Amino acid sequence: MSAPPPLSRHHAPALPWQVALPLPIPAHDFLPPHGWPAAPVPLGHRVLVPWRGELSVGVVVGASEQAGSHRLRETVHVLDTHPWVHPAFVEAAWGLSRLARTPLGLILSDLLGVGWDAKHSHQVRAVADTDLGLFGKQVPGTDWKVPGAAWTDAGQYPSGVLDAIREQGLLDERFAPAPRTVTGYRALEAGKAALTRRQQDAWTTLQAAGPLGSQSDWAARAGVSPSVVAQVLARGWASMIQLPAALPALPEPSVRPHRPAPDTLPEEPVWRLHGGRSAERHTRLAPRIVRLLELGRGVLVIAPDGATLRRAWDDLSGLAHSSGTRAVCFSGALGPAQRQHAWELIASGEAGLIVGSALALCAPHPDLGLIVLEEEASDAYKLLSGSRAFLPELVTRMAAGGQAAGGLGTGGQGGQHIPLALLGCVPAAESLIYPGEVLPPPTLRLHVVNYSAPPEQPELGPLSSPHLKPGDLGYPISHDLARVLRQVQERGRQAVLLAPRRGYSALLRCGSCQHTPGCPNCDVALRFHQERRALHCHQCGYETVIPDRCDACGDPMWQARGPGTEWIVQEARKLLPGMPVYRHDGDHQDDLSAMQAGQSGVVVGTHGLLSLDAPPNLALIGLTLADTWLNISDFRASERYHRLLRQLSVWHPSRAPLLVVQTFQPEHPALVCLKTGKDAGFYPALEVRAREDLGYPPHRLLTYIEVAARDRERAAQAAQQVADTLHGAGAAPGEVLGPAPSPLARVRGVYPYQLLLRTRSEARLNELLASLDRRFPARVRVDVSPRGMG
DNA sequence: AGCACGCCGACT
DNA sequence: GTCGGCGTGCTC
Repeated sequence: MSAPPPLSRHHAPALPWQVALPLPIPAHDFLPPHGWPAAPVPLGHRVLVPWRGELSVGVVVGASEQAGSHRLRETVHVLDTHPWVHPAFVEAAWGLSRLARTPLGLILSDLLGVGWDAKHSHQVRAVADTDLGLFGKQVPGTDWKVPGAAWTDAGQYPSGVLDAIREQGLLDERFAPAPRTVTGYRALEAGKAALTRRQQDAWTTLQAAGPLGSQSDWAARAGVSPSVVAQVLARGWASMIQLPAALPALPEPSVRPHRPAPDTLPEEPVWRLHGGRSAERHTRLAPRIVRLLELGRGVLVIAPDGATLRRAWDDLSGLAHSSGTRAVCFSGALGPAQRQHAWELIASGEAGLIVGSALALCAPHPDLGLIVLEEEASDAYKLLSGSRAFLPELVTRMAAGGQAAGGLGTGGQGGQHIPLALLGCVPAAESLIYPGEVLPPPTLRLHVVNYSAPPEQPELGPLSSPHLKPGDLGYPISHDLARVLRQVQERGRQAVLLAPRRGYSALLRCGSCQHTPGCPNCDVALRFHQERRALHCHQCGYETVIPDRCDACGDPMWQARGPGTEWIVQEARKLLPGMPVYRHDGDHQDDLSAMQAGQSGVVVGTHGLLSLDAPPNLALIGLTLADTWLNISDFRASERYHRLLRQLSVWHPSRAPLLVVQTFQPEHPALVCLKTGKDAGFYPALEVRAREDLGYPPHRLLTYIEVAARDRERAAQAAQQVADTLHGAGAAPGEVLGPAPSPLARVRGVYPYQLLLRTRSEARLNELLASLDRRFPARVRVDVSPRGMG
C-alpha cells in the first residue's frame, strides 16, 4: 500500500461529474478524466465512462456537490469540444426529473436522437514501465492478450480485462473520431491468378476509373456482369477499401424570397401568436427570426407533427441564407448519418436556424435567441412512453432558466433564459397568461346539421312524433352532407369525412333530452362498462349503477353507438358509386397518392388525418358526429373540439372548403364561437373561466399517479397505501382523488390503479410527492403533465 | 434497462 | 435431488 499523493492547494481534488446514461436510472458520478482541469465542468458534452465492464456514452449533466462515499471511476474520454446537448435543456430536464421523480437519463434518451453510438477509434497501451501480463492470467487457466508498451487497437482485448487494467490506472488510452467512410474497390497491380479476357477488361476499367463505390457500379462501367468483377476480387487483382464518405445530403431549404418588414412582436420572455393561417403567422414571425439570425444568434422552431414541420420548413427555411447562415431540418425522418451531420452543424454554430420535431429540442446551438413552439396546444407534444415528458412543460422551463414555469421551482441554479414564442391555430387554455396577439379568423364556410331537432319541413307543419330518431335526417351521413358529397363527385373535387374513432367504451345518453350522466366529482361523462354493468368515472373512480330512466326527464336511456370509419366508408361507397373512397386511421392507411395528386375522391379518417397535408382539391370536410369529440371523459374535450374545428377550417393552406358539422349539440359554445366569427382566443378564455370552479388547469396543477402490479390485490393495496401516505402528509380532501382501477383493467399483464393530485402550486405538489419517496409493494409512476386520460 | 442473486414450486 | 419462475437490488 502506498501513501496517498500529497494534496497541493493549487490542485484541489476535482469534484465528480454527474453523468446521465440513456437508461432509466439517476445520473451517476464519475471523476473527470486524468489530468482534466477542475473547471469548467463540460455541461452537455458527451463522455465515455466505464459501465458494467464496458465503455458507455453518457452526457455530463452537472457537477456533484461532494466527493462520493464510495470509490468512483474516472471518465475515460470527453467526446465533444462543444456541448452535444443544450445546457438550458439539461437544466430544464433536471427540473422535470426532480419534480416528477423521473430519471434524467430517461428524459435524455427520449429526446436526444443522435450521438449515443459514437464511433471512435480506440487505442491502448500499458503505462510506462508496466507489465500487464498478470491481468491476462486473472482467471486461472487463461492467458488473455494484454496491451504492451506500444499503441495497439483496443478491440483485440476482452473488455473485462481492459477495464480491470483501467481501474488500476495502468492503461493509457487514446481516441479519435472514426472518419466517415464507405466501402469501395481499388485495383491492385498483381493478383494471385491469371485473369480471363472479360476480367482483364473489368480490371482495366477499375484501374482507369480509380476507386469505385460498389461492385455493381464497377460492373456497369466495365460493361460486364457482377460475377466477373467478383472473380477479379477473388483472384486478388482488386481489394475492398474504405473510402472517405461524402457528407450526407440534408433537406434543401426553400428559396422563398423574404420581404423585409418591421418586427412588431412582443419582447417578453414568453409570448404568443395565434389565429389566422399558418402562413400568416410565419409571415409575422419572419422579421424577428431574420433580426436574430443577422445578429448571429440561433432560432429553434419545434413542430409536433410531419405536416406542421413541413409547413414551418417551407415558410421559414429560406430566411437563413439571406441572413448569412444556414437552416437545418432535424427530425426522426433523417437517417443516422444525416442526423450526425445536422447536429454537428448546429453544435458548431454553422446552422443558425433549426426547424425540427421534439428531437430537436435539445439542439446545442451555442447562442439560442428564440425557441418557437408550433401548434403549442397539440396533444402530440405529450410523449406516450418512457419519460412521458410534455414538450411545452420542458420548453417553458428552458425559457425560465431551469426554474419552474410559475417561479415555484424546486431548486435549479437558474441558468440561461431563452425567449419562447408559442404559436398555433388556437391558444392552449394554459397559455393565455402570456402576452401576445390573435390574428383575425380566415374565411369560414360552415354548415351545421342539427341532429337534435326535427328537419325543416314547413309545408308539413310541426312533426307529430316527439321522439325523432337521427335516422330521419340521414345517419351517419345526413341528407345535407350526402347532397354536397354528390356535388363534389359531379365536379370531380375532393372530400374528407372525419369519423369518430373505432369502438370505445360507450356512453349512456337519453333518447329524448340528450342528457348524458356525468361524474359528480369530475364533470366528465361517465363511461358504460358492459362487464360490470356499471357507470364509471375514469378520472376519479366514482361508480354508480346504470339508471334505467333519465335523471333529467324520466324517459328510458339508450346506449350511444359510435360510428366508426369502416361504417362511414361503407355508407360513402353506397352513396357515391364510382367515386374512390379511401380509409386512413390507426388500423389501416390506404395509398392516398392519387388524392395528393389532385384526383377526385373521398378520404374517411380519424383525427390523425390532420397530420397529413390537405388534399389539393379539397372542397368539403364532413364531421360526421362531432359530439364524439365532446363525450370523451376528459375535461379538455371541449377545448380539443374547438381546436379541431379551427384546424379543419385552415387545414387547406389557401382554400376554405365547406365544413359540414353533424351534431346533437348545435349550440355548443365552441361551435357558436366559429359561427359568430369570434377569434381563436375567445373560446379558450371561456374555458379558463369555466374551469375555475372545477379546480382544473390552469387554476390547479393536475398530476396523475399510476400504481401497477402483476397481482391485482397487491396493486389495489399499494394504491390505497399511496393514497394514505398522501393524506398522512397533509393532503387536503380535494387534493387527492382516487385510487380508481384503470379503465383498462389489465395492461400488459399488470393491473394499474390511478390517483389524481390537484394542487395549487408546484411547490405544494413537490411537497406531496416527496412523501412518496419510499418503497411501495408495486410500481408507482408519476406523470406531472397528464393529457387525454381515459 | 439489463443482469445477477436468491428464494420457493413441478419435474427429468 | 435440480430447473426455472420472478421479486429485489445494483450499476458510479
